[in-house]
Amino acid sequence: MAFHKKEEFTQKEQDLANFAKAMAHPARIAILKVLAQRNECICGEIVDLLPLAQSTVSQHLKELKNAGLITGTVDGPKSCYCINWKAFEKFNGEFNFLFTNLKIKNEKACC
Amino acid sequence: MAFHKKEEFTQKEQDLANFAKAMAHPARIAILKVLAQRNECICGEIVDLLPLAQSTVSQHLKELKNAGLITGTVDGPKSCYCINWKAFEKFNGEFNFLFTNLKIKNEKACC
DNA sequence: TTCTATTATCGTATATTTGCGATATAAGAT
DNA sequence: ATCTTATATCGCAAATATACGATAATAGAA
Repeated sequence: MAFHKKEEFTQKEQDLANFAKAMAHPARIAILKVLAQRNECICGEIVDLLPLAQSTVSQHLKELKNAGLITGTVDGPKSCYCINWKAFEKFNGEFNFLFTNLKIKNEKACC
Repeated sequence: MAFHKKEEFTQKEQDLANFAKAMAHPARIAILKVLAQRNECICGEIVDLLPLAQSTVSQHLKELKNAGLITGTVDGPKSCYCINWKAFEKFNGEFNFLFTNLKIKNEKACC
């Protein structure tokens, strides 16, 4: 009775929603920001930059990875994460297609 | 112990996360799409376009309104919603500033 | 091998989200 | 005033998300 009815929507709607969901937490925004502001993959360090426990940060990283916003390789006791620019490009395009492009023709008529 | 530690992050991070959160559901994406694809405010009708109960749609509309993504006026038994383009412009800019602009200089170096 | 350092996963408690039916509300029609 | 119609809110049940400590896993150092 309280199931998510997400299947009822189109794939594009679900994809965009999932992308947004991955960004729907300040910790994950902060992680993405750190990854974006450097010219290389971050191996560790991320935990130190956030006001969260190591396990929690690891969970957030996992979510970002599952959503495809970042890529990561684990190399024993070290891991390496970086932004998946392709995904950002894709979803930014999708986002603009759905909303921003329509802005021009809609700008005049609204309450 | 399971509190959201959202206060620990910057205001911009929280704002962007809240914007993303508002879009983090296919039903709300679908609502925004409908509002964007018309040249006028939608007064009703939205419920008929979604596979959800009226009360659920109303809740989603409320969330979108609280997040500032749409504006709405209630006029007795009728209501009128439309997209708040200013908010989209703002957050799209913020988003691009944080990520897309950095893409150019980052494109080469990553795992 | 054992120790160390780093990251991932498990288990758990709490908070939030999602969805619906039932009910309230508000304006116009009768 | 009562009925109708459209929307919002309430109350509840179930699912998900958030966070942490404890523990596992993994590779290199001693």
